[in-house]
Amino acid sequence: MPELPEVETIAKGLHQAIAGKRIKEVKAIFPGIVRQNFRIFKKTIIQKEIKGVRRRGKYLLIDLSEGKTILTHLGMTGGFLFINLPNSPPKVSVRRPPQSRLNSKHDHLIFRFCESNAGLCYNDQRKFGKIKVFNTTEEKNIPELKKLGLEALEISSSEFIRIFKNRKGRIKSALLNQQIIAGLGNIYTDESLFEANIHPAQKMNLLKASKLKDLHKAIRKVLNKAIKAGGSSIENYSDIDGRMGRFQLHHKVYGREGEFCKRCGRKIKRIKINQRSSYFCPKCQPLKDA
DNA sequence: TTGCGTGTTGGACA
DNA sequence: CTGTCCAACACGCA
Repeated sequence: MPELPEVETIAKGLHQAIAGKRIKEVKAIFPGIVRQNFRIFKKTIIQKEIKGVRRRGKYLLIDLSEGKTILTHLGMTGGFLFINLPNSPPKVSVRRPPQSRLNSKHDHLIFRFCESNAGLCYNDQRKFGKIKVFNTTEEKNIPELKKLGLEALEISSSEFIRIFKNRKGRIKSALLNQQIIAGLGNIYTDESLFEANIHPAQKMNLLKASKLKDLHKAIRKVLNKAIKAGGSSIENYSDIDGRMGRFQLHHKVYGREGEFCKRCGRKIKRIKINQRSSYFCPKCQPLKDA
């Protein structure tokens, strides 16, 4: 679920909702989501003020006062909900936003802020998400961040071409590799490859620079449109107010196996690449082999 | 009932 | 550097 556009939507929503607020309390229903000693985590962030919320690749970064930053990855099904908490601290009953698609049974962490009854709930059905806090000055050394490639929306056309030409493997594998370029996942690689008329299994060394340029442009176009639409809601993604994204309504190939290509009318096909379903139009995205 | 597939990353291995 | 397979987990579906 959460690829760059979804994480970007959440980051903006969080920034809006909690910047300037101070963390009063953290409650763990399932502390395993925090990938370090929970008591230390709690002690480190409590009483700190939220300075801002950023995104790096598919990671969320919540900057706190006194030089601390919370790193969050949402995995497949993680999400935040901005909520109202009743005044009695011990009993945390979560009043969910009306449109929320996240089952309360998978609430794992509850943050309470000093201001009003504001709270934040971390929900994650599959528990693949992770959260930890680190010293902001060490950001360059955090293993998760250190490995990331250039931001998908910041890389220039020439850098993009330089990085992808002369590689051997299949284009989709490389696009999914966060160490090469950060932010794309299964949905947006398929949508971008369709937009650029490139077969997902295309070997990169057979792609001309002009084609890579098309792909770079396609990625920007798809991601920017998806951000404008608030991301894609397939199963249980929603923003911090429980609202669904709308970009799934504009998917041209993802999840459309057997349906007709919106451009040429042929049936969309599905193949496996790196154990991941890959959707494409066989007519619009021909495979070139040597 | 059983098995399979699902938006993620990371590690082991050839 | 590549690609492949598997693991973490919970759920819906055939």
